[in-house]
Parts: sequence; structure tokens; C-alpha cells
Amino acid sequence: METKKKIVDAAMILFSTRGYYQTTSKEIAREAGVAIGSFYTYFDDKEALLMDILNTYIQDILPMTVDSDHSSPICPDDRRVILKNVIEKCFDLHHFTLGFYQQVTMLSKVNEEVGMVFKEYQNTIMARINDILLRYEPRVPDDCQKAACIIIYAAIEGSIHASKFFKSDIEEAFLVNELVRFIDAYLSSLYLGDWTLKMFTLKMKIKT
Amino acid sequence: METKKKIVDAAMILFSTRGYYQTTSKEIAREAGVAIGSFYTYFDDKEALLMDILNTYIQDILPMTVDSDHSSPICPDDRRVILKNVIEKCFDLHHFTLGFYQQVTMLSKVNEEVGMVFKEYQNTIMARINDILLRYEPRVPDDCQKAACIIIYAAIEGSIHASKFFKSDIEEAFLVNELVRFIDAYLSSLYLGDWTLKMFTLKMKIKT
Amino acid sequence: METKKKIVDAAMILFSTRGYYQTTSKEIAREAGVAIGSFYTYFDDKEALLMDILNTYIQDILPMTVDSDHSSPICPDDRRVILKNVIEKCFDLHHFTLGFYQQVTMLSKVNEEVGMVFKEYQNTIMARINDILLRYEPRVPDDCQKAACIIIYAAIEGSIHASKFFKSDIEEAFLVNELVRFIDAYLSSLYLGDWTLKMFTLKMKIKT
Amino acid sequence: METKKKIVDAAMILFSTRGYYQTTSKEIAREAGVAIGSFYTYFDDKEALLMDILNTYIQDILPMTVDSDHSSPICPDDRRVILKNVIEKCFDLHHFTLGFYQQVTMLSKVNEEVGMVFKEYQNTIMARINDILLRYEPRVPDDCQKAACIIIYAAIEGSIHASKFFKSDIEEAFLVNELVRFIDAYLSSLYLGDWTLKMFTLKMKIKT
DNA sequence: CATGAATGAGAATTCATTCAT
DNA sequence: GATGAATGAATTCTCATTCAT
Repeated sequence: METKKKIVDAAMILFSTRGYYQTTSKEIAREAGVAIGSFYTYFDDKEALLMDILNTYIQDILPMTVDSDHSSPICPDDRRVILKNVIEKCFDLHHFTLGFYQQVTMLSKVNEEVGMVFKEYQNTIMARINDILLRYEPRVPDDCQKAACIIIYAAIEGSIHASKFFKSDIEEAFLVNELVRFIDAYLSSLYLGDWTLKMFTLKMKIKT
Repeated sequence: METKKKIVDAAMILFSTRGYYQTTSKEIAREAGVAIGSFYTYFDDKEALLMDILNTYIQDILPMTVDSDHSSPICPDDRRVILKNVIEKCFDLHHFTLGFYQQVTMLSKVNEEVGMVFKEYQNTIMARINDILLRYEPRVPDDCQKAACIIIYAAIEGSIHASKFFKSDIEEAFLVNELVRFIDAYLSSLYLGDWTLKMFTLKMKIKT
Repeated sequence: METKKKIVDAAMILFSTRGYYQTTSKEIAREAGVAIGSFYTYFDDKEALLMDILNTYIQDILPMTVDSDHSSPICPDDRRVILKNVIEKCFDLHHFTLGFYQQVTMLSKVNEEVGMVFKEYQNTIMARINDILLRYEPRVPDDCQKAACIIIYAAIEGSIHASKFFKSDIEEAFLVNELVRFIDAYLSSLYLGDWTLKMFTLKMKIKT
Repeated sequence: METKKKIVDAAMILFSTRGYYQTTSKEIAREAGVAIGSFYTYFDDKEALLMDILNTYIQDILPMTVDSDHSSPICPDDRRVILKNVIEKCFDLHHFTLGFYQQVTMLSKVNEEVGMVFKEYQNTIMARINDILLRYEPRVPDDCQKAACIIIYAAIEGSIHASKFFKSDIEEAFLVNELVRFIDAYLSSLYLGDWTLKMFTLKMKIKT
């Protein structure tokens, strides 16, 4: 239904910019160009609308997480390409939805239903990152895997937030490249172990 | 004043758990064990209380950013220690205030005054990270510095959030160590450039 | 709109009897037989309602000020008829609105917007009285005109107030007649100057 | 007590300028330079303070109304002098208290106790005006006396209000003179009856 | 289905008044 | 007496939600 879509679109914009609690149902209706009554024709209440949007949003994200076959190992060069792909997709998704994402993060603490959906979303992303890690050759040590997932996820999400927050200060493409390097460096170091340090020391010695 | 402190403490808890907009002035007063009138004796309104807490919170954080002399270069081993210190301090600060921090992150988009204070806070953290980078020997390339700051900041903040969010799933100490490794690996790679990759390739060849 | 009218009517009564500040929005809603929400559907706040009523009230009064052609001179007998008309209209206007008028008089000191509208109203009445004076033959001396306006206005408005205040003590029609006589006597004396006094002295002498 | 006087003075200023209901007890205390507790040491509540001021105010006015022996008749010239005295006293009294007077006028409708005191005050003024009328030679007809009192009172009070309201537009001294003339003209006309009109007609004829 | 006037529970805020120091 | 922090009933105003048209 056209009316429903108009409401969802209006709500998405308003939730993202003003915040969920700062957006009144009347404002959504006005922004959507429909009567307040129509709002309640399609949604039981404001929370139902939120959940509707949230679910749609999740649907948009999930496909991203399934893109290649799981079994084959990945060489370092491919790994960087895949990482870049994932990161760029994350940036794209957040282009319009960062505010909404933040809203949901917060709401997930207050509202149990939102919390469940959000946790599911986070778990999906985590699982996807885990997939990449699992397919590395050499393998990330088991005891680091969980932490690595969290840090990688945090670095990506947080960098997106920061790049929006300090907008215009840094070019997005550049940040994406650095993110790839950041994650890749870690993964390499996991394998190389103290080698990096040794190389560094060696290089310093040669220098002198 | 005792009453004022009771109100601030109550508000801190409620803002962090329920959220700013979900916390009514009456609830704060009740939680603080004072009359609603006392709330307005000490604060013009809820926003004034928020700003008061925010400023106190910032004051707690700023000292963290001045801890050693700025001029001396740092060797890799020291670097890891300093990084660990910074990260642990960040975790400590967030132990009680994560919810509040999230609230402020969101409010900074809606409320201009909050936004200004928050941006100042972020800049301080960024500057601190920048300090560490500047004192590295070897130096991080100029064009990466800004991006490096953002990514490191994002990785730290985001990991804290995630570790709270998925609490009990991962031990905090472990995550801190991995964060150090992550950042250190990234910084090393910045310097070593393709060396890491070359080493890796070499090692792979030797293996085979 | 029917609801709006009910609110205005209720407010008119309550403002007039209890006073503006003593009338709560809830009382207005109850008196009007509508929900408090309806009050705020039609008016931003209590002040907006006051201004709405005030403007309507002014609209009712302004027509009074245009009633005959301005150019022709007026003979003493006509003058008395016109005066009586003006006075009676003033009484009529105040029948229901005296309390409200008093409220506005007071509010005009505290509230700038009310003050402006009220001053405009006063000026209109003054101008109307001035019109009458200007058309007299013989003319009121220029230097008395302003004072004459003020006194005549004061006598009319004040008498209305007093007649309401001391109600039942005096018949309204009688008061109107005396007001005409008062004002007429004053205007005559302005022209006749000392003649009146001389006549009086002469008559006294004849008597003795 | 010095403290009590400070409170009364502060209240007088604030009631007159802001209005009774717009003045909070805290404001009075602050303006008086005392603690809010002191306010309640001297007055049971805000209304008690109002009544205290009102009674003091009345005491200041009453003496004005007794100034010469009641029995002797008054000749026209004396009459004008007495009138002028009364009017000037009224102006003096209102110099600082107009706002307060208006407040009381309004409150007298809402508050019974204020109403009683105020009515007593009005009656005293009326009686005083009546005194003057009674001592005229020739006498004001009985049936006009009440109306005459009202109109004279209204003209005086109202002119004062208007002169304050339109301040700077007219000189006070001039207005007082005109008020004397206004009232005097009426009183003369009462005696002369149609003579004035006849004189006017005669004079017009002579002119032509 | 669409509309939007009407609703009223509930949140923010004020201020007269008390009372321990 | 003087003080002013503490109180909470009362007020203004908001906004999610309903329902007759």
C-alpha cells in the first residue's frame, strides 16, 4: 500500500534525525502527507511502526552477510578484497540509517522486543565476520576469535559513526582503506606472532 | 550539597538505564528520595541536570588525557603498555557510564548544547590518541594519522560497548589484550608497509 | 467551529468573573464541556485565547465609531442625542464584558501584546469622542480638546464601572441622562466661558 | 519593625507593577532583601499582606475626606477651590498607587474581604463628594445627587488613570483645571437649567 | 480506507508555605 | 527573630490514541 510506505519513509527520516521519542505520531503523519487516522490504520502504535521498520532494515542487511561459499580458504589478497567489500557495504547501509541505528541501539536497552531483534542483527553481523576469520589461512587462534570479531565489528561500526560525526574532516574512501589495513594487519600479526617485532628490531639495527 | 548529589546520582542511574527521555523528573526525585520541588531548587529543568552531569563526567575524563611527558619518543614495548593503560582507563570510565555515554551520543544530535560539549569530549580523546601516535618511533605517515585516530578510537569505544552488550560472553581482560594487539599490529604495519606481507609470503614459501 | 465557540464563551465568563490569572485552563474546559486537550487544539495557550477574545471584542466595538457623516456641524440638540447614543452603546458593550474589560486593563500593563491591542482600542474610542467635539458649533478651544476627550471618556467608562459596582443603587437610564447633561454642560461652558458665571451672579442678585 | 516595613514597601512596588497574582512571595522577600521565612514571620500569607497594605492605604486616604466644616454653604468660587483641592489630592494619592488601586479593584471582585474594604473606601470617597454637593447653593436636585456623585467620581478616577495610561501626552495641571471646569459646569447647569441654552441662543443671535 | 476533531492520562514546572537550624 | 532548603499540591501543556463521519 502506498499510504503505508509513505508513513514508513517519513518515520525513517524523523526517527533518524529527531529520534524515536522526539518524533510524535502527528509529525510522522504530517511528513507522510496523510491523516493521523491513517497511521493507526496501518500500525497498532508507534512501537509497531518501529518494529516494522526495524525488521525491514534487518532484511536489507542480512543478504550482505551471505556472499560466497563458506568452505574455501582465502588467501591474503582476496581477504583484503572481501574485507573491503564488507566494509563498503556497511558504509552504504549506514548512509541513511545511522541515526536510526543509534536509536535502535538505545531502544534495545529499554524495549525488550527491540532488544531481541537488535541482538539477532548483531549476532548476524558477528557471525559474518566470524565466517571471514574462519576461512583464513592461517587460522585465527580459537581463543582470540570472539575478541577479534568484537574488535573488528567495533572498528567498522565505530569508524562509520565517527566519520559521520566528524563529517567533512576525512574522506570516506580513505577511511575504508585504512580499516582494511587495520584489520588485515591484526590478522597478519596473529600469524606472524613476534615476527613483526623482530623485523622491526632488525630494521632498526640495519638503519643504524 | 547532599540533596543535589542525591539527585545527580539518581539521574545518572536512571538516564543510563531508562534513557534520558524515558526518565521523568518525578522518577528522579523519587529515586533520589527527595521531593519534586527539590529537583527544581537545584536545576532549572531536566536539561540543566543533564548538562551538569555531562560536565562533571567530562571533568573526570580530561585528566586521563595528560599522563606523561610529551616530548620523548616511545619504543614499541612502551607503546603497548601505554595503549593498554589508555584502553583500561576507557573501560573503567565506561563501567558505570556506558548507558549515559550512549544517551549523550544520541542527544548530541538533537540538542545543540549537548552536541558542543560532546564534540569537545570526543576531540579530547582524539587528541590523546593523536599524542600517542605522534610519539611513535617510527612515525605514522601524516596522511594516515587522522584515519588512524578514528579507527583506534572506534575500536576502543565500540569494543567496550560490545563487551557490555554481549556481557558474560567474553572476559574483559582478554578483550583489552586483543585491542592492544590490534592497534599495535596496525601501527607496526603502517611503518613496515609491505614488509609484513612479504614476510608472510616468505614464511609461507619456507613452510611449503 | 462549535467547540472553539464553547471555549471562548466559557473563557469570557470565567475571565470576567474570576479573573484571567484565577481561571485555569482546566476550568475553562470544564465550563465549556470539552476536554482539556480540545482547549489546546484551538489555542496555543491561555494567552492566545485571551488575545483571540480581545480581538473579537475590539471588532465588536470598532463599528460603533463610524456612524454618521463627519463633515456636517452639529447643533446643541443633536449633540445631546449623539452623546446619548454613544454613551448607551458604551453601556451596552459593557453589559457582559465589564469584568473582561477590567482584566484587559490590568493585563495591558503586564503583557505587552495585550497592551498594544488595548491602547489601540482606547485610541479608537478617544478618536470617536474627538470626532464629536470637532463637529461642534461652536468649537471647543484647541488647548482643551485633549483634556476634554480624556475627561469625557473617563466619565463614561468610570460611570459604567461604578454603576455596575454599586449595582441596584442607581438606575442605568438615569445615569445615562445625567452623563449627557454633564458632558453637554461642560461643552457649553467651554464656549460660553465666564458668561455662565455672570448669569449665575446676576440671577443671584435679582433673587435678593 | 524595620523588616516588616521593608516587606510592605517591596510588596507595594511589586503588586503595583507586576500585579498581585504575578508577584510571588519569594520575589517580595528578595526585593525586600529578607529571607522568605521572614515574610511568614510577619504575615500569615500573601493575602494577609495585601490586606495590611490595603488598610494602610485606606488610612492614608480617609483624612483627605474631612477638611472643612460641613454646615456652611459654599459659593461658586470656593467650590472651584475645594474641587481643585480634592482632585489634586486624588492625583497625589495615585501617583504611586494607581497600579495597586487597579489590583484592588479587581481583587475586590474575587476576594470578599478585599471587596468589603474596597467598597468601604469607595463609599467614603462618594460620601465626600456628596458632602460637597450638599453644601452647594443652589442645591443639586435630590434625584440627581447619586448620579452626580458617580459621574464626578468616575471622571476624577478615570482621568487619573487615563493621564497615567497616555502619559506624557497631556500635562497633569491642565487636566486638573479642566476637571474642575467639567464638574463646575455641570453644577452650574443644574441650577441654571435651560438658561444656558437660552443664553447660547441669545448670544448666537446677537452675533448675527 | 481516509480523515482529523476530541480525548484525557501523564509529564514538566511553579510557588505558597513549613520548619529545623 | 532570621534563614532558606525542602515540600508537594496545583497548574500548564503534550501527545498517543480513538471514533464518528
